[in-house]
Amino acid sequence: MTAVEPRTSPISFEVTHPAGVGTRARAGRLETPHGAIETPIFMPVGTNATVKALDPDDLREVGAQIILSNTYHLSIRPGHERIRELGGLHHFMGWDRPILTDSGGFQVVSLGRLREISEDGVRFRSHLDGALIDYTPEHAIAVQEALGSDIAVCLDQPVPPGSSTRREVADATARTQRWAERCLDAHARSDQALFGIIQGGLEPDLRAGSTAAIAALPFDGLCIGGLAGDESAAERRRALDVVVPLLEDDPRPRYLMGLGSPMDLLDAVDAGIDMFDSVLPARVARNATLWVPEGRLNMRNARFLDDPRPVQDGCPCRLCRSFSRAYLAHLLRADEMLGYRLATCHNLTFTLDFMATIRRAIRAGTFPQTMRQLRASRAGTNGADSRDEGRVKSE
RNA sequence: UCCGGCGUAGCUCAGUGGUAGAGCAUCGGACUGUUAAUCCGCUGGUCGUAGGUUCGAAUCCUACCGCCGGAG
Repeated sequence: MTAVEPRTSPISFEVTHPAGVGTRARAGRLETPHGAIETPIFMPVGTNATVKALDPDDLREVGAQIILSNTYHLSIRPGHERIRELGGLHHFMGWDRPILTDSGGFQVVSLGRLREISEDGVRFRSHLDGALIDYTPEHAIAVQEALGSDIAVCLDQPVPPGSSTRREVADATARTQRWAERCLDAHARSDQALFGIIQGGLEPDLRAGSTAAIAALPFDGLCIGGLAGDESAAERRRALDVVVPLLEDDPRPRYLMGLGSPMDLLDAVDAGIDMFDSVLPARVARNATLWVPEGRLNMRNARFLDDPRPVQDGCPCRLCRSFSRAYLAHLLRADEMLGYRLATCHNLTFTLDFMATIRRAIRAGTFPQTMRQLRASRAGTNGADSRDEGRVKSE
């Protein structure tokens, strides 16, 4: 597929290390109005203009280069006009690095009971006060322009994972394409990039068609949506192996929406994805699951109450530098705020370090070997060996 | 000493004749473009003790033990 003639873009993406033999993994650099980021990249999620439990200093310390925030949620609270008047989202939340805003498309799925979809847009019933909210593609763009994120995203209609029929997938995918054109027409802010979203579910032909249709439009980047749901890793990989080859000559970044577990990230990088976001590491941390190279630790387990070791030996994060597993286990049981913060710091540090390791391997041309090693490590999984993490130091 | 109340899961308590429940705690699990410091599940009790009435008692009766309150 040939590249589209892009409009003047506020961002620039350069693939510094193209896909090599035996993998589609590539490394690059994305320049945005608030600085550059290195790909493949993981974006922590800060729905309400905050990555829960962390402040911007923590975010910098864990190595966040760019974060994601949410258009729908900010539009109803505190209100996008208010944020605009207060100087924009970066200033409002004290984060001067890049921000990508999700359009609210995901809320079409996550707030499934509170909305109705029509050709015009989505009518939400506010989960806060029940008010009716007419959420159109144009509105999603207007909100994002008010927020002033570096990268805006089109309103789309994700396909509910699992239970949808082929017909429903086809309809949602077609509508997402029509909405993509409306978003493009509505978007005016020249210092903000706009990404389009590819849908198509797990149907190869619908994925391919959506890829062609969205890639034909002058977006600054391409999102792949409707994955990171209930599908298996193999199903997801098959979908990516339909999409990415069609974008082989496309100069734009590829962003797989919603993916966050270490093994999932690894496989998707291998499939040729540049950008990711997910609440997973942060949410799981607040719920007491800590990711380590050998698997995961459920800090609610009684065995940690007397464990004087750090969560992860050698980890540079705020938690592992200063505190024991026993202390974290205590904090989380006591519902202490510090526990949530420290646990979140660790999992985000882990995830962002994991991505940094991947980037280094790609640049060094050793990604396939590194991938095998990382996959064998079972990082972040509930593998059979995760209970033996105390002995793994020797490897 | 008398009168009254109460003794049911680790804790706080429902359950007043038909073979025991809840919340929390414990123990374990899940979480992927956040309505999530959330959710799910498993353990766990000879219903203070001993008798009695009854086809059947946590539940009714008697005695005793313990705790609380009141009166002397």
